[in-house]
Amino acid sequence: MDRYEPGVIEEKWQRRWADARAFEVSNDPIQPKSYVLEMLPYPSGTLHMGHMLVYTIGDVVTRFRARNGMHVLHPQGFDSFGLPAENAAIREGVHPRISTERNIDAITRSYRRVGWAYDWPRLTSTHQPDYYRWQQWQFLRFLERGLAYRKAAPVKWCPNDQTVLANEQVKEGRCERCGAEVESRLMEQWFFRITDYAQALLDDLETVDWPESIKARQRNWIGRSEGAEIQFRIDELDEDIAVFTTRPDTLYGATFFVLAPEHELVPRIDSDEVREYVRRASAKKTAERAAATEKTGVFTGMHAINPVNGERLPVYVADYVLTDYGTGAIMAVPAHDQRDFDFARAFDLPIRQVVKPPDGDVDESVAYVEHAEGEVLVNSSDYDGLPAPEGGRRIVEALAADGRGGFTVNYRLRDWGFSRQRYWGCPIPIVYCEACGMVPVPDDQLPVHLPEIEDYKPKGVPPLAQAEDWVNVACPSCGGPAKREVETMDTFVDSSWYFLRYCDPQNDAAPFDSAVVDYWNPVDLYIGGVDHATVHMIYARFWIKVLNDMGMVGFREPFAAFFSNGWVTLGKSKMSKRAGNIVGPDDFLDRYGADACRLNILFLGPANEDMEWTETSVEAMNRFVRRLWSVVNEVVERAPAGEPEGGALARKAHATIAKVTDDIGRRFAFNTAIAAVMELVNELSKDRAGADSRFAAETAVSLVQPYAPHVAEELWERLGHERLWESPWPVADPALLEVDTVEVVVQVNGKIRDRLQVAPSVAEDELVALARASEKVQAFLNGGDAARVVVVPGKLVNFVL
RNA sequence: GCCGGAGUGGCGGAACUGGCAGACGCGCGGGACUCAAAAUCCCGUGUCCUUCGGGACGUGUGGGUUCGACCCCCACCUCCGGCACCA
Repeated sequence: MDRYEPGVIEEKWQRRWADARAFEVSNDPIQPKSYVLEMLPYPSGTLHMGHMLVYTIGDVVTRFRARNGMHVLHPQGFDSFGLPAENAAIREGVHPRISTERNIDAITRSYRRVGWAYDWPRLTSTHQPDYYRWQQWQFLRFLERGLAYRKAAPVKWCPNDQTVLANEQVKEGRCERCGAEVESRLMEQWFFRITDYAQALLDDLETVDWPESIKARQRNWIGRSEGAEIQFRIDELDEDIAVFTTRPDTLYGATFFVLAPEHELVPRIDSDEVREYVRRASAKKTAERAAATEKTGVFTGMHAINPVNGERLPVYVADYVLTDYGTGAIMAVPAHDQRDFDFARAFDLPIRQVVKPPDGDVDESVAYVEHAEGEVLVNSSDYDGLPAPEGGRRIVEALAADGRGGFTVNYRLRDWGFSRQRYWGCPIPIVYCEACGMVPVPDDQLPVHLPEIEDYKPKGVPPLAQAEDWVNVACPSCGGPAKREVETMDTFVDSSWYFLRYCDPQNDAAPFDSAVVDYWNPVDLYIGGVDHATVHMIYARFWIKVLNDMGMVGFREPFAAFFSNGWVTLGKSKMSKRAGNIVGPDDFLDRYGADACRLNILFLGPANEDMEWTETSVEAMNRFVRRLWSVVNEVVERAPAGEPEGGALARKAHATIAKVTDDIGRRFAFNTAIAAVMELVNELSKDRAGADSRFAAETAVSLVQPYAPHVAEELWERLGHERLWESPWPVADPALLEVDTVEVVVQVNGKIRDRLQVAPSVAEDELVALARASEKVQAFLNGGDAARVVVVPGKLVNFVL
């Protein structure tokens, strides 16, 4: 027998697959179809074990579904624009285009080496003009519908990356990418009107097959809360100011009124003290503001009229009120809100209780914020004595009748700010004309190419502004002097529709053909890390809903099912470039081959949970593959050909087929499927020349193919067959799943006392008689008999005394 | 604070619908092969007790339901993750 040499057989089979175009699929609408997709990578470094995991999961599912008769689309590409790629380029000191394309080449070579089954001709990178051209085209459609707009707003600014960030890119007040503390700046920016879709994004979560934890995150993120909007009059400004509250029942308890420092009416307050406070507040970092323990603020000298009772409430400006939640203004009810309570204490403002708890007692050192059964309103005029929820309802109804308020729903979700002051991104196809104002670039002038420039580094103003030849253009409308938009799009725009382009990547008349996209989509299984669960996956859902409203796609949700893979950890922290604890697969691919590495990453543990990387487990998988190799080769030499005889080994093989099919097909339990094949190989190794050995060997090879496709193809060929990748998945014979004897457990009072080998068909009374006859059981029955006998056929007999 | 998830041998984990706890693998112990080692193969491996037949205990803690609970219910502890001055 020849030695197992992974390098040789892997190269051989990768060439065969390429020559046979094994994983390239047509767009013919063949059913059943399956679109298997993993989140596309940033080409910002080399492969690591995290990639190894995600793409191997997708590959196993792809190969499994293909052999189960499905027309499977499994494409790949690169999220090659944006901060990750650009920052990598700056680190390497090369132009982003050079660095990106170099990385793409390197990563693609690694991919091929692992033997992942991709439809390579569909490979798409988002920095390619024929990709971003259609993104610009879609942006213009969003613009026409008012779903893309430009406005001045307080935005999150990363002082390190020198760009605006979306809310979704800020974690705990820090830039998601570089960790710098984020500042608030008032800037004119581009936004997508995702808030129009807040309710749809929430509702349609019911229609997708995603892990509950991921749905919960999105619900958290969207942050729906029901309440009321109420108008307070400020005579000094001659304005009605709206507040949002979830507690209209506490309206009679309002004793002051607060505006966020960024509230649009604050600049109209003529007060040096207020101006000074606003200046200091805006200088604070976002995280600093959130962490403040002491409440600060300043009295404006103005008063707001409480619409229910005409009380004049002093108006403060304080930074504990956030500009980007609700209306940026609040009615303050210190008795029933801890933050208002703290402020009232600090500024010596009155605290008036209006909700009485059921037991009547209140701890006056804190706000009473419960929602207990039996609470009633007090100090609330006509509403006194009403249960709090009902009182709140009536108060809002009364306000609505006066046109001073009404029920409303508020969302935490903000519009998606998508313009970036960076070079490496999709140009926004807009021109500013001195005469015509903002003018969209006409479709037939797309794409607006990203120009090559020398100095692309971030410096606070968009680098494109310096590309004068590019910036200065003739207005598409009047032909007069005009300037291009110099900001670029967030990379999350690129990743909001890439999976549609994969379906029709060569299309040069449209972003995609709707019929083709509607055939393949929605994605049947989307695989990726939980870190994109609230950002990318909300944006993509929004994008698809808009395209659906435009009639461009026939579905409302992009990802019908989602598998959230765990993180590969080393020393218990996530393996990542940032943590500096990356173990690359290349070394292991050299030492053990692709098959052992692929098996290993899925055998480490359940793929949807974090898994600690260990080197010894790759060695174990290497042992397993070599064992499979030697056992099967010996079977080829020694075992007789012909029909299996249906003995114990054949039965084991059929049981393994059933187990592996269920584990991969239904449970995504990739680790236990491998364990089942190991069991089969262990059995086979004890009987390498029997009548059933050849069948067992073929079964083991066939079942391990999604994980270890190269060695499986090679052994399959040696067993006298060909093209395992397109051979039908084995089917378990129900007759052979029946076993000839089963072990029945005999319990006395629930404790196991004996085990019997019986035919599965044995009658219940006969089984009980057999069990009762057992000496061991007799010893525990103490001469008496059971008060009750529980029988589970084929499983157990329990004598209850 | 609100929301989601998880606690099982020395370790990673298995037990899918309430019915044999610890599959499979790692590690460890013993043995075979070898001058020796590596590799490979075989046997053993939850804890405690044992007259070696077996027995008792055992899935974070305390209760409950059930003939029977890792699994269901109640309360709690610990850990991980998301959101959070969100009105």
